[in-house]
Amino acid sequence: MTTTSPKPTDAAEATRYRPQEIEPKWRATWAAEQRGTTPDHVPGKDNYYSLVMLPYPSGDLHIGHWYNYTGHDAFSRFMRMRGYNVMQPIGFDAFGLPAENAAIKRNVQPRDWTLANIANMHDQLKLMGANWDWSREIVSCLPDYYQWSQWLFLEFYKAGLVYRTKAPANWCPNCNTTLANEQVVNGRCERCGTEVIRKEIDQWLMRITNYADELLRFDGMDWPEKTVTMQRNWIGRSEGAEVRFTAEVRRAGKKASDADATETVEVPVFTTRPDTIFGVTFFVLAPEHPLVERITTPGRKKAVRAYVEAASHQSEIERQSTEGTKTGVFTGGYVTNPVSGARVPVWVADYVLLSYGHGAVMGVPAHDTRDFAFARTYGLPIVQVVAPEGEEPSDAAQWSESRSAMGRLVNSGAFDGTVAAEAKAAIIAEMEARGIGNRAINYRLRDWLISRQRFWGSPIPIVYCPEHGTVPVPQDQLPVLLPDHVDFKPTGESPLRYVPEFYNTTCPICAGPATRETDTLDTFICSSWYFLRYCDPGNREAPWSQDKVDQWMPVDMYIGGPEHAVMHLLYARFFVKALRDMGHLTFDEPFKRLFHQGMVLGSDNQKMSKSRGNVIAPDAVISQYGADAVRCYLMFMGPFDQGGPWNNQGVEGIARYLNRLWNVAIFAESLPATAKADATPHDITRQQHKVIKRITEHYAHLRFNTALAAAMELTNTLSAARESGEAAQHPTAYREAVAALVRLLAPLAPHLTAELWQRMGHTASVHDQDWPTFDEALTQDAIITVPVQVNGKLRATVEVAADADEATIRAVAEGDAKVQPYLEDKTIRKVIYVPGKLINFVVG
RNA sequence: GCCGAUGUGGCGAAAUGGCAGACGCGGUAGACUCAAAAUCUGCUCUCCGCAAGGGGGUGAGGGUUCGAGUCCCUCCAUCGGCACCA
Repeated sequence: MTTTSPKPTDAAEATRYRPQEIEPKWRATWAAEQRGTTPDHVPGKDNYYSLVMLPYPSGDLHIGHWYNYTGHDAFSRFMRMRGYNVMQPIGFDAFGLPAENAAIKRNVQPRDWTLANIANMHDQLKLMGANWDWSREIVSCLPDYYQWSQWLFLEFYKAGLVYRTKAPANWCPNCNTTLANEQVVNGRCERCGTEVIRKEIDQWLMRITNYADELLRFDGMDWPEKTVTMQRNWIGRSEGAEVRFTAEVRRAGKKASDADATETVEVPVFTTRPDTIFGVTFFVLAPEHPLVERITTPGRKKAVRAYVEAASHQSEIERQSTEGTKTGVFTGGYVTNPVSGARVPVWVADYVLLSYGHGAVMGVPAHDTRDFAFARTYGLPIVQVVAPEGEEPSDAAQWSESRSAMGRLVNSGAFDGTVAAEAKAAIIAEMEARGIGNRAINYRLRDWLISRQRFWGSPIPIVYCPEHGTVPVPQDQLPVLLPDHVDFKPTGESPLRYVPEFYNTTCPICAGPATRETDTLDTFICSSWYFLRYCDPGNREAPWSQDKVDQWMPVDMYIGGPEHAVMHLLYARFFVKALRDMGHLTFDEPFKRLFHQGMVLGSDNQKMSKSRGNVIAPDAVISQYGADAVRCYLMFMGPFDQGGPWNNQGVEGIARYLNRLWNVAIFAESLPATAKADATPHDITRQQHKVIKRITEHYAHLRFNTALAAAMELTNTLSAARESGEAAQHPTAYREAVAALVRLLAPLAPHLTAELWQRMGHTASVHDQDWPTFDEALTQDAIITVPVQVNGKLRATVEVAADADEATIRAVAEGDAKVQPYLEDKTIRKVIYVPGKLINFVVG
């Protein structure tokens, strides 16, 4: 049966909360007054730089963006109301592979695809009601931005922090491009998941390793401990020694039959355990080690070449799958241990990586688990050289596993009996004296590969001249523009190679014919300095002016996902340190405080993905419940750094809450406006001050879930006061509590609170109000409830005046009828009294 | 294998070493209504009990303490990250 519902004619209906009407109205108002625009300086206010990781313009704003940006917006608005001049910029990290994939797939230009996505995301971002400063927007794929990425590349080049070299690179056969080591995830391409293979290729790198030691310091930085640990592990500093073994190898280009066919070369190796040098029973080279070919004896050549060949075809994933079993092959060659003089066989094994240390390992099977497994597999000798204090050396050949415990040296010639820790220093000293080795520090961190054989990135401003070689483009000739229309063929070479008007150019030095570099820059370059450009986005003379950067940097709060804990956050730190040393910046670290938001999961508690069908599209939920409800629900879900599963009923609950809040606030309009204030503070007022205190602390720590819970408590108190008639008797207390509540929720529900504040008769926006303050005295109740324990077990609660002293409370507690039975016939041995908390009788 | 995090009602979760489960969802009973929606009110960890009241309870087991979800040790489970780093 269908009936026509009556038109809303009564007063209640006319004042209903209708987010669909008020939200667009306020967004239009804010856009018209350019509310988010932040001046560089406001007299009497400190600047506060509140940064959020800029999005990649994939085309759709997903619920994860909403989560991230709502927390950032709420925190920024909170800081603004606390009196800071808050900069809250937004932009787009717009270069990258997806645009190129789209171009190949749909025959569109990456530029058109990207700009269309940005336009779409502008609309979606504006739906959030966030207080972005659109006047500072940056789009990294536009020439007025990437011109300065190129300029910075040249600064790094001049400073000797950029170099080009041919070396093995990670190569993704699907994307036809190289990847930084940091971009390889479990041996697979981070973007497409294809297994990565190794390939020799010319490429540009940045010397981030020059800053390894300084990047290990985090003095005075308010960062999650977990992220600091991850960066430390990523840099992976280890102290030890470089030991130069010697080998007789065939001279390059000579045949074995030649008279002067051989020469002695040094083979350096890094070890963290120089104290075990006398326990070396074999030596291992990485399959890619340059000496492998020359050290291999003619009889072993076939076997070694086959092994090296197989290893080069193996991806890291395949190397991993042989977990536990070590493979390798004997080269027939030997090296001499420079300390002990022992001659040991040289093997090639893929458990040794060329990229770490010197690509070689001195095999000490007795005291290293991997060396032990290798020695067992191939029947190599195992010699104990360290014995724990007070323990006799034993036959290592009989051991079932290696022993890494420290102790005193044995079987180590002149060093026998030396404590291992001292032996390390003593052996290093002897090696340095004899010129056969030295103390050394090794890092896991490698230089940053910044070349991409792609179109959709900033061109690298380098020209190759037959006469003058590699020539940087003069900085006043920037930008090197990306051509507008190109063909996309995944050939393995950048499409720029096939655009003659780009590729063919003239040498900046001699004006003769030359060619351009066709590789483009890693997009992590763009995101390593965008926070500097926000400070001075319109500057046409320089990437930024010193003056403007000094007004804002370093960033006070940086919010973004934990997936960027290492790469982006390490690169940005490196950029700032290098630019400081070049004289472009005056500070050491870009981000003072860092916060990682959690992840929104599907209602099935799983990561959202199209294949699971558990993806929540924000737009539909927003049109149903409004942006404020979605914002509040996301922040109420759980701790901001934890995320949690999406639940449709949860949004409904929050929508109901906002409606209740609305009704509680609107009710104030019906109260007499001229009422006198209460002579003594009403309970509503005490609750108000308590909640202001709590919410203020919660916001400061980005604990939005508990902030909202506290706001709900105050709302419930007001609602009860309305129902009971208390509100009518104390209209001033009620009205003031409502006014506080509306301001407290302004960061989380900006539209709703703006509307309510205006209805309360204010002409200035709620978002321009000062943050509510509290009176500490009013956060205390006049009567407090004190739990009474006997032997730690709760037996009663008693009500006493808040200022009652211990003796009074003890007397009341002891006299309580519920407590009495537990104290009868017992001796009170001890009384624990925690003021304001509890009283505990210890009886026996 | 190594490193890190997390385990609390039917669910999301609260809790500076001090009344475990705030706040919300769901459930349930009721008010209003011809009825429904919306709104409002009560109850909702569990067991025993008509009740008053009492017992148990924060992954498992130990420990420190007057007192432990919280601190320490061992173990189990789940989720992340890294992975032959010499």
